[in-house]
Amino acid sequence: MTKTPTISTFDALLCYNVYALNLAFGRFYQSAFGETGFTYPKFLVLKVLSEEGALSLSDLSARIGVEPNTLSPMVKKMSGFGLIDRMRDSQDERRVLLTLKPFGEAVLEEASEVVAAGWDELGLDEAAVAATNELLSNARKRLEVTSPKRIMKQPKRP
Amino acid sequence: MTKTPTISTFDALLCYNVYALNLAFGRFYQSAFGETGFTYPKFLVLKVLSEEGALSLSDLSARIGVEPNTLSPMVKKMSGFGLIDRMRDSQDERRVLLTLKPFGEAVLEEASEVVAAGWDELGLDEAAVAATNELLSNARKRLEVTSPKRIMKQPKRP
DNA sequence: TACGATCTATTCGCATACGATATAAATAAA
DNA sequence: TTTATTTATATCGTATGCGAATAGATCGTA
Repeated sequence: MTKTPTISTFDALLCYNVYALNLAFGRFYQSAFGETGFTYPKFLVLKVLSEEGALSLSDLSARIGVEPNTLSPMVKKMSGFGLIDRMRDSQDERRVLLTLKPFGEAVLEEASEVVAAGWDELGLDEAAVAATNELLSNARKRLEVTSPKRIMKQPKRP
Repeated sequence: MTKTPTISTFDALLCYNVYALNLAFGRFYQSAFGETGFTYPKFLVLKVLSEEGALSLSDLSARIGVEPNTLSPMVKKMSGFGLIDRMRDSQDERRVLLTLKPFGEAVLEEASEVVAAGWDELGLDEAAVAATNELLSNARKRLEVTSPKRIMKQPKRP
């Protein structure tokens, strides 16, 4: 009873486990993508464009759950790399339409196999993963419509 | 049967749900910490130092699951802010020992309440969260001792 | 039609995060 | 003891991320 308070210990926090696992995934993928310099966020962009077809920047942003100002420079770079097309919507000149190019499809194909192989190596229980995905997805939905009621005040410096 | 392949759809990926929820948590906390400019990673540093006592940079790094080169500039800034002490270990001059200061304790206290309040607002099922924490923590352990067997090759540009 | 409100994308400044590299200290080997 | 190797931090360059501010296009309404 000297240490470890019963509740809310470091490792008992969902946000911590999510945070730490996300970093671990990131390192794993960075290593798996190797020399290519390809990254997990870019993989997501290609994948969602493949699943949904052409999307505007903000639609892509909403679909992935990342702010548009984060994706804006990224898709520009990916476009310069020949992975996607990036052109103004003639119907609405404010919008930028993003389309997967053949090279992007090829990269997505290759990256998908690497991701799948890594997943198999992990060897997690399928049902447990499904339940976890459910909870994580649910938590995100709630989090996105929740604004914190309790806001932090800066303690006075001693 | 036109779309959505049965397996490995976007949202069925554990890594995606972890990725997206982590970002959502980050935005939530950034908002909850408000004007203070305090952040979730800094919160983790204070919390682990509070739970474990003085730690070297690399021990802190291992405990949180973040590389030392990431923490190094961060703890320096936190030290300058009066949250923690940072001094060379006289036993081993290579090591830097990090200690929580009273101001850091006060900030941790206040931040913890904000985090707890946000958690309550979420209202997730306790048992399901426990199971999820279990799986996430387990997945991280495996990921950290796994190096990818399948490495990505760059497809030729068309 | 005009003109303010709204929407979309971009840019800016800042905070993480990583791998690669450098440097200094401690340890092992010679 | 000198030298080689390992270990602990720190620094550098690059890639995400965010909120805030900006600019241009569209929409609503007078």
